[in-house]
Amino acid sequence: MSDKTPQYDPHALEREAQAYWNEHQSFAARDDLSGEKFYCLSMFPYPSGKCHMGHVRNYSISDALARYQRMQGKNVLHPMGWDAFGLPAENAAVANNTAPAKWTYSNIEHMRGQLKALGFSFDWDRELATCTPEYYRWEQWFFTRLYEKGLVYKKMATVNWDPVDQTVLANEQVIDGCGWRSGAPIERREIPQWFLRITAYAEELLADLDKLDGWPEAVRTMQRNWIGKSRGVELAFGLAAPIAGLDRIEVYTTRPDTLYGVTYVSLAAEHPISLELAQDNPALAAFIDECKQSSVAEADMAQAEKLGMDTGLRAMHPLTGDEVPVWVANYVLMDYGSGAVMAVPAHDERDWEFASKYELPIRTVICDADGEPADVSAAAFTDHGALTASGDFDGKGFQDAFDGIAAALETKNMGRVTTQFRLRDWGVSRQRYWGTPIPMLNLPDGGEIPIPADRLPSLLPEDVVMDGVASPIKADPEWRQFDLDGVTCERETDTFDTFVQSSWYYARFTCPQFDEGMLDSDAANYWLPVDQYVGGIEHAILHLLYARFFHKLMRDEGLVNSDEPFTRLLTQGMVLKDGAKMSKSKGNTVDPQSLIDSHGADTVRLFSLFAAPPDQSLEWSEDGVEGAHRFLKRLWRLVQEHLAEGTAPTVAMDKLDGVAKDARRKIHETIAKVSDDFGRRQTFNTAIAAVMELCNELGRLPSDDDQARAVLQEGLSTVVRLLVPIVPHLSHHLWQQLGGEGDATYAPWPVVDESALVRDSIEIVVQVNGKVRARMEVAADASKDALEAAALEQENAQRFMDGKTVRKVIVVPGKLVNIVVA
RNA sequence: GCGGAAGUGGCGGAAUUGGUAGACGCGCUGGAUUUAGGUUCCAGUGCCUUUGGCGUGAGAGUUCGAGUCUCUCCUUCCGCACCA
Repeated sequence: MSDKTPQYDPHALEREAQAYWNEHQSFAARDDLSGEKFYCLSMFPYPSGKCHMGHVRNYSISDALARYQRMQGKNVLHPMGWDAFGLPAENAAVANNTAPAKWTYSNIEHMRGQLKALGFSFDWDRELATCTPEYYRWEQWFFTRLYEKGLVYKKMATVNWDPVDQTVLANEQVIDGCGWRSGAPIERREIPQWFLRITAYAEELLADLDKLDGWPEAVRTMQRNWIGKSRGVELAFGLAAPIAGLDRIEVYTTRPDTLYGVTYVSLAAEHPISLELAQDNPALAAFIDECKQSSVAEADMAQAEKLGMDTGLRAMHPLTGDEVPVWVANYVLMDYGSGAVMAVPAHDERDWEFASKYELPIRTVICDADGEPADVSAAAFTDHGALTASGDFDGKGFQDAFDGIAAALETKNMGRVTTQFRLRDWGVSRQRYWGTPIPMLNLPDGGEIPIPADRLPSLLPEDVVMDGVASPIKADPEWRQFDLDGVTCERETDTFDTFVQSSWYYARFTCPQFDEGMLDSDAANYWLPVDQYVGGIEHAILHLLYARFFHKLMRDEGLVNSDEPFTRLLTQGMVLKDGAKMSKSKGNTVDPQSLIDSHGADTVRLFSLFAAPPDQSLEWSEDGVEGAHRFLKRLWRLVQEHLAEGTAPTVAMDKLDGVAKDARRKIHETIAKVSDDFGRRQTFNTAIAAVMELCNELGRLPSDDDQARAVLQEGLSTVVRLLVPIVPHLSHHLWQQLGGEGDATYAPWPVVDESALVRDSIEIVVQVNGKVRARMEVAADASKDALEAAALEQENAQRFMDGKTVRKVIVVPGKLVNIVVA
């Protein structure tokens, strides 16, 4: 190649392609709502300042899928927006002496530029930011609808209170139990907060997981465990006299079969009876206080020592009538079940540990596998088994005992079979400024009322000064005041959890400018559900569960007609460097911008998709980036050299033979492979490897042979189209150079020519006792008998058969012959 | 503790339905081109005691044949974490 041949210049070529796409509106989804659609969504970013490698990986994946589907002729929606509310904006505003809105919008500006520089095919006309009133007004409206339906309620809940700054802190502002600014030890405080009744949908959220066969099993399992459905029995221990207005202690158990093994009852520290008893029991009051202090970090709680105190109170066993002591114990949770448990030390590990420590009786009521009463001297026996020492229920197995005891309790009006969920209602109140104002009003008489629809949005002022302590809207008496038909009300000054915004943005993308309602149902029902959702595994539980919940809420409001929001989900793996997750705190980040500057966007995209399958972690490698860049240079040169030879003839099928025919077969094998990898398997790494293989073979074709040049033309045109989803800029450029028509974005996806795949002869492996001993070239249509005969004649095979008897010959047509000798 | 995913060359990874282990790329070795090379090209590259043997975390099993299926164990990562 002469020195005058221009070099691959990614920057010029990428600018040129991006200008073309911009001018031709190449990525706009069609508004006509007809034809086959494909809604491809990547999780929208928090505008933190600049794009990181996780973003690049996320959007390289969704862009590859979106671009592939466009080339299949589908109407593709691939939108992008900003999850723009949140605490970092407040912190940054304080640090930089600016306002959260200003900081956020400036970050959006910068990051939008970066995403465009990476050539992602987003439909920028549909861009939205959740911090704009055009977006959050509908969230406020929807919340007031849910309030009317009873799906929203207010109750006391615990927050982190900084006693020095006199403010509520978010969890991430509490460092080692102390406030991030003041350094003061954080207290727990109860304040009224708003909740969404997600538990009303627990059953459906659980059941519909079975329908989501396009989701990774790991995510479905995590959600199942999070929802945590269990079947058990609610039953009561009687009290001689009412305490705290209760004449019995309600407990929940999944093991009613062990009811006869109960030797005490445990109450949570916050249980009303515990609190009542503490009034005239200072020791108990002190113990309860201690429990409240210690239970801060949930992770340590499982390891924490079990502590308890006898209240002196006695309760009556619902079946035997025996008296059992009532204890307060630190391991009983107030917000699961009824905040009280029946303790069966013989058959529950926690109760065993507790009873052993406090020398409470341990009564065995379950038999081991040998039918003998289980030995519980060293540990609890928690397996199911036949009952013993259980009155009329002796000898019954788990299920019979469960049903029988539940029925006996029901007859006495002392219990019933119920279902419990681990899932709690979703607390959406945040005591922060930079969020959607909760659209509620506090009335002078103490009641509350939603802001009327025609007075929405409840606008968040953007021109504020942050002092780092009080929320500007909490500190602004004018803002708080709201005139409702002459009645002066007080606005709610809390804002929504940012998960509320991200729970429905996918739906709003179908009609981002619609100003007559939350959703334009025609658009929403055409585009939804999202065909492909791509994002981080860190959102496996909360975000994806909340979005599923919102979808069902919107369905029940008549806004959408589907049950689930995301048909197929791809959870991308983490980006690692030196074996650790890339993060600012570890100081091992790589700035995508510097890579775009040095190698171009296509190289960054290619490496991100080539180095690992999308759902696995990706180990960053500088050498790997060089390798990706090298491939693009080789491809570029291969095309330039081909073009320098002048116009290529068309392939004459009947004259095709030898290397040219082999190369053409390789072209069409690659089309089949890459199509399957993109559409079904979503393994871009293997698709890219296949294209590289093809390029290697095309590069070996002789340049002085007409048929070879014809096949090379076909091959390069194919390679360029197969790579549009991966490296769109280079593909755009080469597509035009090779004489392709129109925008490569919509170039038709290559079609497999089945006739090109036909082989005259194939290589068959000959094994002796499972070990490869020879290879033979045979006619592709050779019969089983012919294969066997040919295999037995192989010289090297015979060497290993020498002196032995052939017991069996296995023939797998197209693959191998295995001769079994002994 | 419970649940999930994974363990393959020096490295990232491939092997899709039980059928040739190590595709593709990186790195490395040798050679060529170049005034020069952090360029490009060519050849080689699992390991060993090389007519062959061994090899997919360890050990067993099923099979003509196992990276793939079954069982036991080990390790790593992720999620949940006293949920009665």
